[in-house]
Amino acid sequence: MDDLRPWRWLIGVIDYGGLQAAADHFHRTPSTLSHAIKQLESQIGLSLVTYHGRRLVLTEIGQLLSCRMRPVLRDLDGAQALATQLAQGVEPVLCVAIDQIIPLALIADVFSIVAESYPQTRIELFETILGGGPAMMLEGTVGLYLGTQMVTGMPALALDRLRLVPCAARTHPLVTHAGAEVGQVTEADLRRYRQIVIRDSAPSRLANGSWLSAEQRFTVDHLHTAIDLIESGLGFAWLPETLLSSHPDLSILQMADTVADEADIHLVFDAGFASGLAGACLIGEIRARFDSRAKV
Amino acid sequence: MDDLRPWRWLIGVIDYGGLQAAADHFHRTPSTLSHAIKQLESQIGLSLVTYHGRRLVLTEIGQLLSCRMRPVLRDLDGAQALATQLAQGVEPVLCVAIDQIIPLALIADVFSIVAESYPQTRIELFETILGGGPAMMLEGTVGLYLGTQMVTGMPALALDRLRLVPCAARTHPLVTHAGAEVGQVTEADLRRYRQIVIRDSAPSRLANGSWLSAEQRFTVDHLHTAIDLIESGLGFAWLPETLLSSHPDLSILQMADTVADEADIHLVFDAGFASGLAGACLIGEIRARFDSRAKV
DNA sequence: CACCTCATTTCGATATATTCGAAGTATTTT
DNA sequence: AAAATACTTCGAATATATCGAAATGAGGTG
Repeated sequence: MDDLRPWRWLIGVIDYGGLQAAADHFHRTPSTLSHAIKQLESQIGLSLVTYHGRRLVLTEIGQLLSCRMRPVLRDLDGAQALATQLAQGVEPVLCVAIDQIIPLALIADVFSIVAESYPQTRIELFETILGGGPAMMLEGTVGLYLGTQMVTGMPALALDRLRLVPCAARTHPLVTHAGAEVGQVTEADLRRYRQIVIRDSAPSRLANGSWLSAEQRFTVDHLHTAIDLIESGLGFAWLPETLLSSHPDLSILQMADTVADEADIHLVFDAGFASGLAGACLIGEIRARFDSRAKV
Repeated sequence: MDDLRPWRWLIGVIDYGGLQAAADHFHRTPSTLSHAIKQLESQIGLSLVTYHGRRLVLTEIGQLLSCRMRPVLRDLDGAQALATQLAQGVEPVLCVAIDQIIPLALIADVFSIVAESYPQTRIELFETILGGGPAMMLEGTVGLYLGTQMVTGMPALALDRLRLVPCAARTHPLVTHAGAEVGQVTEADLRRYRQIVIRDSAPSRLANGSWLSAEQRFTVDHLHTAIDLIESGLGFAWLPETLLSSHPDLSILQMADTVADEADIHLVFDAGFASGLAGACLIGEIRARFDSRAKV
């Protein structure tokens, strides 16, 4: 009663256009399929197929029921695919934290590749700030972290260096006034203007670090909010140099003493994450992305 | 591979709280279920159950997969219910036409009763006007018609009489002026005001009939549109007397010569409609509704 | 700590169902 | 009219599903 093979075969006979063709596909003989279909008909007490010449076609009821059964079969196939994937060591869900300071463009296609190879794996991406990612690693919410920080007690892999440059809107006084033509903005100049800071996403930690030298601060939760504010001329901020190319309204502040913050991009993951197939694929693809960048 | 019984049994073991209990429910022995579950595990290469003390519980993967399988089983049950219903002669769809002039309140609960008894049957209700319903009967779009008209060549069952009375908004001149206190509205009075008419929903037919004595006409497509217009004082119309109770803003025009259009409510259905279980139920319920009204 | 009980598993026998190949039937093509 | 095609029926070999009985193992009990 719960065996769906007769339905699958019935639908196969229709789709492949004949008992013989379907039998080939299912590696059975035509008599097997014919018998199963007859049995199905007698079980439900309805005739599902009939002759159109010497060709087997669905009756009206057969059409109705096969249409109703198709989604059931599709859904079952999906569930079976999930089981197969799980059996091969593919994780059902991949939780990763990526600091917002990492330009997602660097690794955007990585996710498409993983999603294509492991369609049954759901990806949960947390866009963290500063200590937020490491905190999620420590509490086990995520199994992989990509950002500039280190995670205490976990080995980190340095992939690349990220240059953080001070920047502001083209219309901002730091660009238009303070020695714009000769690149003579000083740290003292910076202190006179409002700095946009992104709030640490770690549960309980006060903001700290080197970029707190400005007197006036404006703290937001998301990088994109910060960029919007900068573009509207509200203040300046230290942003990854690579981000500038996609935001033409932003201008690098030409510092007098060529100060640029540099930070390592660290990849941190736990053993469990690396042992799953999808996780290993994700790690491999991320590394490949940065290896190839190093070469170019 | 497509046999869902092992899944159903696995889920049953969890739901009923034990192998023995589930075995009773499925009319199998515990060993059968145990064997099937073991086989399922070895087929997909994953362990689905484990011990918690001497109680059988799902592993993490077992939980994931059984959650994924539950909707598949539910959907399959739905499809099988449809097959069972069809086998018993229940139609998958019931197409009926009811003239908008018939107050739906008279038979509203009929549809709930049919829908409850035959949940797999979809009901397609066409709200027709005048010749529209009979036309759909003749072209076979619907198998049942409820309205005041006859359908040529088909036996009609008279259920009740429908009194059509002229009515208008309480603020309409026909109510406030033309002999309001003694009920002395004449047909000549009617001709002087705008009548709201509902357009025949038959594909190609000019409006006709007795209610075309008014000079000014306003033709609309839906009864509810007509009522809205009448309530806003735009004109008068002939409406079923029973409809008035649910529209307190409407007032019956007290005619001088107590003219009231009366029409029979006819029930027409074809043999195919009556031979289906849901169709027969619908017919029976409609008749019961009018029989009981006659007694009261 | 030994014993008993309960729930599940394993095992072997039996009944049932599936599958195939061969022969049969109907329909279209040549 | 004969041949080819497409499906069905039939009987036998094979595979599987199911059961009951015995074994296992964990928890509670004296």
